Amino acid sequence: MAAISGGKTYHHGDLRNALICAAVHLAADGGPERVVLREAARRVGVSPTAAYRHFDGRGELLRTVKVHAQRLLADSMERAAAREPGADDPSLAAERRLVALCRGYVGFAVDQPGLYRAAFCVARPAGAEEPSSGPPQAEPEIRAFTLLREALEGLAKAGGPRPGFRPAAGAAAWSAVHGLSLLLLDGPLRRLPAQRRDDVVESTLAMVVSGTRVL
Amino acid sequence: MAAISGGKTYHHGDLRNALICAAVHLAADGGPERVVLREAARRVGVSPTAAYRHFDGRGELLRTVKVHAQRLLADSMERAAAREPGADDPSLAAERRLVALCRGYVGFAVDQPGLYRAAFCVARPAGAEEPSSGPPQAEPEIRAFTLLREALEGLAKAGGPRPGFRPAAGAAAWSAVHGLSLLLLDGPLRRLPAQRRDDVVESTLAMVVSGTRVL
DNA sequence: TGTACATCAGTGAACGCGCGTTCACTGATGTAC
DNA sequence: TGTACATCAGTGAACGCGCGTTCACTGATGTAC
Repeated sequence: MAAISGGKTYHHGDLRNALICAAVHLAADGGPERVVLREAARRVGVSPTAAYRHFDGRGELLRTVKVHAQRLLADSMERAAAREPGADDPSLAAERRLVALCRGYVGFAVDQPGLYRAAFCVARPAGAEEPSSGPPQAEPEIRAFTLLREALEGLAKAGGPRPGFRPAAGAAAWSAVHGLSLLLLDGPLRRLPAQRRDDVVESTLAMVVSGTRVL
Repeated sequence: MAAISGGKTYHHGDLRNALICAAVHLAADGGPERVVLREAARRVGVSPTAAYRHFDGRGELLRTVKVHAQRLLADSMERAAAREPGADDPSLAAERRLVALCRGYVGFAVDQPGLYRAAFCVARPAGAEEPSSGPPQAEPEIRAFTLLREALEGLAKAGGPRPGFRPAAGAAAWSAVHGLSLLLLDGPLRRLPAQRRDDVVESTLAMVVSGTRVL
């Protein structure tokens, strides 16, 4: 059995996770570009070289952080949806769920800008301009998007006379919350006072909901 | 009079613009982080030090590129709108203009991903976590946004029974096109085949237009 | 019209930085016998 | 139960890189007289 952490052992016992944890913290305050292998090792109190026992290099560490951040984003959405009271009308309930998920999405982005950016960073393989190497390999499923899409499907089902669900509708809703998040976070709406920020969020959510009626 | 370029002079004659031009090209293929002062100087054929005669440093060069990129984005939108045929119904004309502007927006982002990212990069002043230094200083006006907002105002005016224009509506529309652009460009929709990409664009534009009816 | 000179716009070498990564190594661990 | 040994998981020094920036400098320019 590997030594369980606690005492100061030569063999750390859980170095991989410790490095991930440190790297996630780095991303949290500074975004993906702050994820620096040497710094993560420093924080764990280990030589930079040690990291190479557990990761292929900086790239793999960053990809791991990215996956982690995506998970946290989806968790935030689900928590927001769980707080939302149901409704008798299934259509209303579905709509409320969609809005709650979106709120959870934007809320995470605003509360954890660094992690949000990490969740969507593109881990460019060091200068590779990727000349379409190999098949276009499907993007690994992102749970945040799945949640939005399922909520829209639920809404379409509950909506009676509405036209059937179209897959691209999910991407449209996603675009809205993603763009909103980035404008608020990093972009030109960064310095908006709280009141106006809420207005913008409300308007965007209203737009998304209205979109479900035509998509 | 300063020497006009042409001959290989010791004094370049227009170094500032030459550096900007080189930096814009760098941004175009590689985004804002590729804007490297030394590389821009190298491309112009001048020593890195020379750049300091014309810029405060890398930060100022990057900010200049950013402004330039924003201008190109707005130009793309205006060109797209100019191509759009008018309509007798002012409401329909306004709606068409809005959609055309959005198409120009997304089109620029997809055609010029590096410049698009540069247009929205946040030129962090080297590790400064900006502890709210000084007044919250208004963001300089971004013409792309102004165009969207004016189009929405025009739509509200032409719309007869619609409620008055709300400023946040502009930000909502902006969010949609911005998010769409980034998902297509850099994000998880990066590898979408052309047909599905068009679907997503259409859905998003439909959502934006439907949003104008409730905002 | 000619010349001295202040100013402007470059040069080239160097600094320090922090990064990712590799190398040869060694101390700790746990297992086969 | 004890011991030899293979393997595992670290260390520390070093490499090369490219960056932004500073320094003391010099060649070119244009203007006052």
